[in-house]
Amino acid sequence: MDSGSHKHTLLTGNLNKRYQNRRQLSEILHKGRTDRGHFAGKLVALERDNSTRKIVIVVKENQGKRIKCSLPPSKNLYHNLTAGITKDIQVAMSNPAVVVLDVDKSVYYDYQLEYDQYQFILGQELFSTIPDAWRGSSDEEEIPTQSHERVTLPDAQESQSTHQQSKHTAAPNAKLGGKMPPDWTPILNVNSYLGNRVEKIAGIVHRADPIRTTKMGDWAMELDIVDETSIQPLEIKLYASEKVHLPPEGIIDKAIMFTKLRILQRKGAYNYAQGDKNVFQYTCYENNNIFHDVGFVRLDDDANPRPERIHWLTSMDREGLQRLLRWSRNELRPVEQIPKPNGRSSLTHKLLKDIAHNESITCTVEILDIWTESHEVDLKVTDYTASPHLFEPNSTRWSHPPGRRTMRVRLRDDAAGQAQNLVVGNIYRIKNIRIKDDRGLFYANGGKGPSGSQGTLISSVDPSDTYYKELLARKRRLEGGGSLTSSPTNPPDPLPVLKSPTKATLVQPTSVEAGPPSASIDETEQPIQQQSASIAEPSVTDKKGKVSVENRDLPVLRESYPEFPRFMGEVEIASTVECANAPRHPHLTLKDIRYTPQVPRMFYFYARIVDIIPSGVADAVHSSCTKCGPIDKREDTHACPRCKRSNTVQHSIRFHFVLQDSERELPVEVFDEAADIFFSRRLHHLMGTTGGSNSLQVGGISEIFGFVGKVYMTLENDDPCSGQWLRRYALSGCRIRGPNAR
DNA sequence: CCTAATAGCGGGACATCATC
DNA sequence: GATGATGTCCCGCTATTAGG
Repeated sequence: MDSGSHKHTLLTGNLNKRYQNRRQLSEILHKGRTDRGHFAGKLVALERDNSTRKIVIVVKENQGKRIKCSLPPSKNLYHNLTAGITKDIQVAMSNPAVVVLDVDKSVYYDYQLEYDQYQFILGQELFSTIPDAWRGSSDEEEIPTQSHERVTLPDAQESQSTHQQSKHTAAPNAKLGGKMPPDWTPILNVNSYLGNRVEKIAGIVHRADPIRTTKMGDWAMELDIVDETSIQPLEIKLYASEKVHLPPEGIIDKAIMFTKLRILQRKGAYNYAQGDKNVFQYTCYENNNIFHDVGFVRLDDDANPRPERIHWLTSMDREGLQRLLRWSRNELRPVEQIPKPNGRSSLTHKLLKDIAHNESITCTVEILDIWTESHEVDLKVTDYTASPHLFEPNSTRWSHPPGRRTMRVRLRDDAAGQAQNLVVGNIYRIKNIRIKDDRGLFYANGGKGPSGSQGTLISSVDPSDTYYKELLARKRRLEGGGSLTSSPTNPPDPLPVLKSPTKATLVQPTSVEAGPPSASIDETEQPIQQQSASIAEPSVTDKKGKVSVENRDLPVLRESYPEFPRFMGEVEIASTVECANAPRHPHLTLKDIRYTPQVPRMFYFYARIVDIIPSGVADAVHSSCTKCGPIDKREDTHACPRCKRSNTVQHSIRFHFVLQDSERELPVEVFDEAADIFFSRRLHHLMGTTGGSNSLQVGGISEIFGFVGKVYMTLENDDPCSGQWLRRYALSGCRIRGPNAR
């Protein structure tokens, strides 16, 4: 017994080296492709899939769940595995596909691990197709007497391609296209560079610590990157004499490439890379869909500490970075439709602040957290009303409103099944849950209900729904109170005293299909009296109800963007963009937009601006002479430098917003009227005629704007044979008001 | 990256209740 | 009483934090 548990510990330590955390199988699979981890269990059965000839192992997790993992066909492997039935097994996996749990097979996950997604230890043997270099040198030290016999699994690449699982199977490398640039060092191979510098190494930022000072008075930053060759992140330590030489904070999930990092080994443990002061350079691709050259490098050159546009980034590098971003882009999980409400409920609709013990209610709530297991789902929900009977969460893992505004809802049976499709941050109506009291705190149960009666039913809520609107209004007020004060980097930002919105320009229907119908700007002045009467909470004083109409129906914004001004470098946001109402177009989330199959398509959405590219706004101005074509865009003149004619030069603006809503970021190309209007009152300022500043102040970062946009396809390169069709997101229908007069 | 300590809570276990 | 639904408790796992 003793030796058994000893062995177990050692094995755990071994897998821990690669997968960091041992976790619940259900959790790994639920979180899906961004996650990895390993779990322990027993090999309970071995099967063979007659059609694909794959081997299927059935593992029973220690917690009782079972999973089927199919492996590449191999006689020897099958033979080896039969001896392992009933033995302890540890399965480690990376990037598993999200498994949509089937309620009826609640303890049984039928899952295919592809060849590069797993390792497992059975008995004393490590089964893996992952190259030996993967194994840290620490293995031997850590487990000197336990060196596992290594069994190399046959390569299953062909089965991967023949057995297309489309969206449901994670096949990390299958659809990337292209190759890693030959002069990049795969993270997998850094071991061979110990003590030396690697010319180029790139990855997706997995962790980025805040910039700190060193004892020597320099600046330092730590980050982790991953690439396709290694799910074990490479730690990178960067040192610089100037803070601006370091990458900006907040670059998690961006693609980054470094030059001249030194590969070092920490005492007996693992390797890391170091960017020495005045040596390394980097370039960062910040946005998934922008295939323009937006990288930049900060040179450690005291004479020129400003970020410089890169000039040495090759097209190969650029492709590689784009490819990394594509690789990191996750979850194509189809969002299953939540049924629309059908029929009316006899149950009273209640706000959480009004609930009472033992009653059955219907409520409209935002989902804060979903924990799901095979047969039960725990939701944390809020409608932004407070009650002393609700608990006040202190979890940092999921965001929640302050105070006692959160209720736990435990769903079972069919209701648990419905809950599998809920999305955190969205608002749903939950019909027929029973309020219970657990030591003074209320929670809710949902499920079938007593036989004969109707069970719990979850439905989506239309944004026009009154409860929906009121919930958002409450949320808005809560956030308004909190977030305004918590913006240390961004002083009050004297928001333009919006005198009568004057003649805020409406965008005329642009070339992209119908523009927004004439939205009445007057709405913005409309008092919000009626709502506040019914929903105001005493504790949340809403400073004068400064909620304007365009912000009323906002989708939930779960994450703040604290680093924005620094992140931007040159551009600060200061004027308000406001959107024409667009009732004829669907109101979508950015996620919906990204995966909408119809292209082109018009839509509207709410988001905040988190980045503008290029960040030097002058770079967004394109000038051309009406007689002789494009001219250097930095020309500050109305006379053409080439043909010398005067008043022939025209300027246009084209730039990208990076917009963010509760679900994701979306880069959007802005041009034509929308761009002109956005910058109209700033144009000559931009052009340097009023003081020579190239920077622009636009928008308020805490603002959420409405946008009308269009998705369309464009050919990246002129040759229709080799060119690539890309999705682009154009904006129209914006209008601005009140650029910050100064 | 590591280890260690610890708080929080996931979720299993099973008691109790409701219904037939 | 049998069965299934619901209610409650609390163990142990895990995430988090701190320090190296």
